[in-house]
This record gives sequence, structure tokens and C-alpha cells, in this order.
Amino acid sequence: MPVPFNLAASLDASLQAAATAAGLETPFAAEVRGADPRHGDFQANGVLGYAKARKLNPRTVAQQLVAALPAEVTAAYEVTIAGPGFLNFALRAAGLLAWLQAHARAEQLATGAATTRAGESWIVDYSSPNTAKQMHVGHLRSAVIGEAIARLLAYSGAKVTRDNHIGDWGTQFGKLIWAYKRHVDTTALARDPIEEFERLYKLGNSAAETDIAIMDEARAELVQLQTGKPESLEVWGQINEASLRAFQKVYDQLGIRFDLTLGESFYNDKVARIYAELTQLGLAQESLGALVVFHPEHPRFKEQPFIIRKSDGAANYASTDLATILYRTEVLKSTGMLYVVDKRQGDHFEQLFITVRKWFTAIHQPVPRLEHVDFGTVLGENNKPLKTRDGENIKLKDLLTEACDRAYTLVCDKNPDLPEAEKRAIAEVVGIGSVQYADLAQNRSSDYLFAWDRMISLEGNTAAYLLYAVARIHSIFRKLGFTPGDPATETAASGLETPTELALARKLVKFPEAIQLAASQMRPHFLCLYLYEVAGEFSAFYSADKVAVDDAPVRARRLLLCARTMLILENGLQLLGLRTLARM
RNA sequence: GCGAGCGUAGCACAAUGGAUAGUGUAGUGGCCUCCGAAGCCAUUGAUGUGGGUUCGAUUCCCGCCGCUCGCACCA
Repeated sequence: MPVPFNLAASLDASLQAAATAAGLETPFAAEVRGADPRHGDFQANGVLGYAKARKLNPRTVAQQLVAALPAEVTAAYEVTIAGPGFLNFALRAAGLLAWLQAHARAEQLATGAATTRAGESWIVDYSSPNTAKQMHVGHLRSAVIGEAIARLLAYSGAKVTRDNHIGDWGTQFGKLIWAYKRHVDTTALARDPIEEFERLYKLGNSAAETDIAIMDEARAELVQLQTGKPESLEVWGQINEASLRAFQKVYDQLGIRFDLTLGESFYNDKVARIYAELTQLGLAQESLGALVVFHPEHPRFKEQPFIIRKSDGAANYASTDLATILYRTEVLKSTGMLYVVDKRQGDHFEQLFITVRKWFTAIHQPVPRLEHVDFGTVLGENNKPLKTRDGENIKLKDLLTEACDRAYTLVCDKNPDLPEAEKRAIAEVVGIGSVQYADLAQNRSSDYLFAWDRMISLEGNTAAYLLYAVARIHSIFRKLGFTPGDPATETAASGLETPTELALARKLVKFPEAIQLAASQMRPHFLCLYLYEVAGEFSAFYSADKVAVDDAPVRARRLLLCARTMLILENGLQLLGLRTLARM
């Protein structure tokens, strides 16, 4: 009989069937969940609520249910009733080994995972920086979390389209083009265009702030751009091209590749229809010269406007976001969109989504699933948003470079004899991975304290700890001359015995639940925590149980544990967007 | 002012209404003639406050205190 991929889900189904067989009333929810290891591997708490609602003795109900369990469940698990009516399930050693034998390769895990969200389709909207400026630390979380979520959803079987909704059409261009025309330094532009554009933008911005006449000239530049004056479009095109090249360097480091890069300019000619439709439907109205949407039934948005066209007639991000949803629905046939955006923009998305629901309902357009996947702010050690000492935003490029430099120092310290090129390569993986992992390892909703020392210190729940575990396993196979996952070796494995072998195995078989939990809540930290626990169990196993023993069946089963640990750690880290190493 | 979110050990973080609230760091005490000590083992220490719902509350509801964020043309 085949070994189920997701043991908890399978157990839940068995219990559901047993409930029917035992004559329990519907609805009965088994409520299977992972258990504290002291109680077993899984627990089912559903009996408590069921018995309570019907004034039954929960332990009696539990006994009825256990009596109706199919043979394969009682064969795989030791089942006990505990406390007021908890059902505890502890996998027998043979069941653990069977699962590990059945899931020996990445494809087998992938196949198992891909059923969860088969048939779903999502556009993931993340990163989305503004052109003409460099990406800074504020862009980190959206990129890192967005990528991890995209990978998790795709792994779970969903069709995922990654869309980088860049800000390439904002008011910044008026000031920038104004400054470009008067102050461009062509040699600087040739050397590093993005630096020069940034300098020009700052120059234009401060000039406009101090002089109203300049502000008006900048506005005029913007109008010329928006009305399609070729000379303006030429400069604008240059800016975007240079920006995208700079972005791509960062994306390459972070392992990000987009399917679509449809920025605000793409929707420029699509906003007029929005104004017309929303006005015609009575959703939008003029207010103080702007076109706005109010939601009378909403306590806040009955008075807080959703501005879809500014009083100067220009579009803003509400206009383009509306046009974007329409385009994705009508043209891309999208049924679900995720916005991986800072939680401070919560009101915007709430207003956007409410507006779309009313609008689409009125025009008989299917309403897509829309979700704001929010995240907290990156804070510095002073608990304020992270900045450089002189109050500037930290460039993402510089931040990643510093991460690699710090990792390099560490590699040289720990492993000085490696060839220089390899030390650099390791530092890159460890440095970038540490930044990604630190961001992913905590609940995305909370603000996140950026601290170099903790991030790359290699102790605790860090990328380096996990990468180290992977590297050690590679080292074992190198040293002993075995191939990870080789069936010829693994068929000789004897049953798991020692407490550390069993603890590791019990953790490994819960990979499916960890993926499922992280993907369903779109919270990668659940996967991080799981991987950290795997690495911890492995380290304990590694120091307690020697792999290189003469007893061949014992050695085989320990090699099998090493191979599966490696497989799951590497798979998991990959899902988070990290690279792994065979040596570090 | 209105609204949203957050208060868990010295610090940083977990806990899908379940059993004795977990982990890291810092502190203390052990473990390298032994597969990578970037490691392992042991140990000290916490739910802001007052109520409520529940068989069971860090989790859900209400009050208070404290912090953060958002609230008309930036995104």
C-alpha cells in the first residue's frame, strides 16, 4: 500500500471515515494537528468539542472512534486516548522508515506537494520599485517575501505569475527631467546612469521645493511627458532602461525572475476608461477638483476618499491599480492576485478592493480573489525605520554587498584554507542567504529589527546554521564515499532505534505539513521554523549517533537519515529562495 | 480626533482555542586522541493590566495603560 505524502491530512481523512463508521453524527471535525513530541506525532482534538456539544462523555466517544479505526492506521500508529479526550497518534518506527523510503528524491516530494493547490492560479505582485531611484532597504521585504510566497504556491501546485508592477510613471519624472535638461553630467551618466539620475532627481526635488517657479516648470515637464512629447519620452526611456538593469542585478542576487514587468506606464492609456465607468456607475464623484470614490456604508471610507484622479487631472496609483486589476481580469484571465506590500498601505488596498468588488459586480465581471499580503517595517537598532547614519535610505545594493563582506570575513576565519574563489562564492551564498532568511524567519506582519550581528552570527535560527547542517551532511558523504539517496545502500537499512534517530525521523516526515501551513497562510516563517528544527534534530543526531560505523545495516539507516535531512533542508531552503552549499 | 496594529524572560523572536507557554542570544556548568566545535548536552529566567466567553485563552470579546502606523491629491 502506498505511503501517503501528507500524513496529517491522510490521518484526518481516516478519522473522518472512522467517525462515519462509528455512527457519529455529522458534522464531525477530527481536527488533526501536529502534537508536542511528548504526546506523539499527531493529535486529534475534535472529540472534545463534539462530545461537549452533545453532552456526551468525550472519552467514550474517543473509544468508539478508536475502535472504528481502519487497520492501516493502527498498524502505522500507536493510538492512545489521553486527558479529557485527546487522541494521540505516535508513528511506529516502521512507519517512519517507510515514509522516508518512499520519499527519497526531490521529485517525489514535489509530486506529493503539488496536489494541495492544483487548479489555483495567482498573480503575485511584488518588489515593484520606482524607476529613477535605486532600490533601498524598504524594497527588501517585498522582494524576499514575495519570491518565497511565489515559490511556495507554485510548489503547492498553483499556477503562479510573477508581476513586477514598477513605478515608472510617477510625478518624480517632472522634476527629474527638469534637472536632466539643465544639469546632466554626461560623463557621470555614462559611468553609472542610475547614480546620476538619482543625483538629478534630488537636485530637481530640492530646487522645486525652494522655488515655486521651478515647481511649475517641473509640472510642465510632467505634462509634456504625459502628452507624449518625443524628447521627453526619450529621456524617460533612458531612465527606465538604466533602472531595470540595476534592478536586475539585485534580482539576480536574490534569485528573483519575473514573468511580467508591467509598470504604471503600461496602464497609462487604460485609466480613462476607469474614470468613465466609475463615474457612470455613480461610484466616483468630483470632490475638491479630484475624482474620488467614497464608500458610504463604511465607517471610515464614507469620509476618507479613494482618490482615483488628482485635481490636476493626472492619474495616481489608485487609477493604475484599478486599471491593472481590470487588465489582469479581462486580458490575463486572472482569478486571484496577491499584493506583497507594506502594511502601511492597508487602507489603500482595502479601498481598492472594495471599489473593485462594487465595480465588477455592476459590470458583471467575475470578481477575482484579491489579497493584500502585508508586512511590517524594517527597523534599525534604535527602533526607527532603518536608515544610514545621516538619515539616508540604505541602498539595497550596498546592503547586500556588506552582507557578503561580513560573510567573507567569517568564512576566512572559520575555513581559511579554502581557495580564494571558493571563499568568495561561499560568502555570497551565506551573505545573501542570511539577509533573506532573517527577513523570512519571522512573522511577516511584525516589524522587523535589522541587526547584522544576529543575522550572520551563525548561531540560532539563521541561514548559516541551516547551511552549515547541509554542508556537514555533504561532508559525510564525501568522506565515506557514498551517494546520497542511493537505493543500493538504503535497502540495507535496519529499523530506527536510538532516540535521536527517531526524533530526527519524526521531524522529517512533517515536511508536508510545514509546506502546507506556510503556503496556506502565506507565511514563510512556518517553513523557516520547521527547517531550523530539522537542522537542530540533525545536529543532535549527528553528535549522538556515529554514521561511520562498521555495522552495515546501522550505517545504511543513518546514511538514509542524512540523505533525507539534506534533501529536505535543500528543498526547503530553495523554496525560500536561498542557495545551498556543499562546503562552507 | 477617528481608525488599524502591537505589548510574551535583559535582548531578539515562536506558539493553526488544547496538555507543564517553546527557541535563540546573553549568564552558569559540562563535551573535541571520535564522520566539520559555524556544533552538542544541562541549567537560570516571561504572557502589560482588569474583567468576560469556554471543559480549556498568549490566542476570541470588552475596559484601561503603553508603543507604532495610517487618515485629500507621493507610492
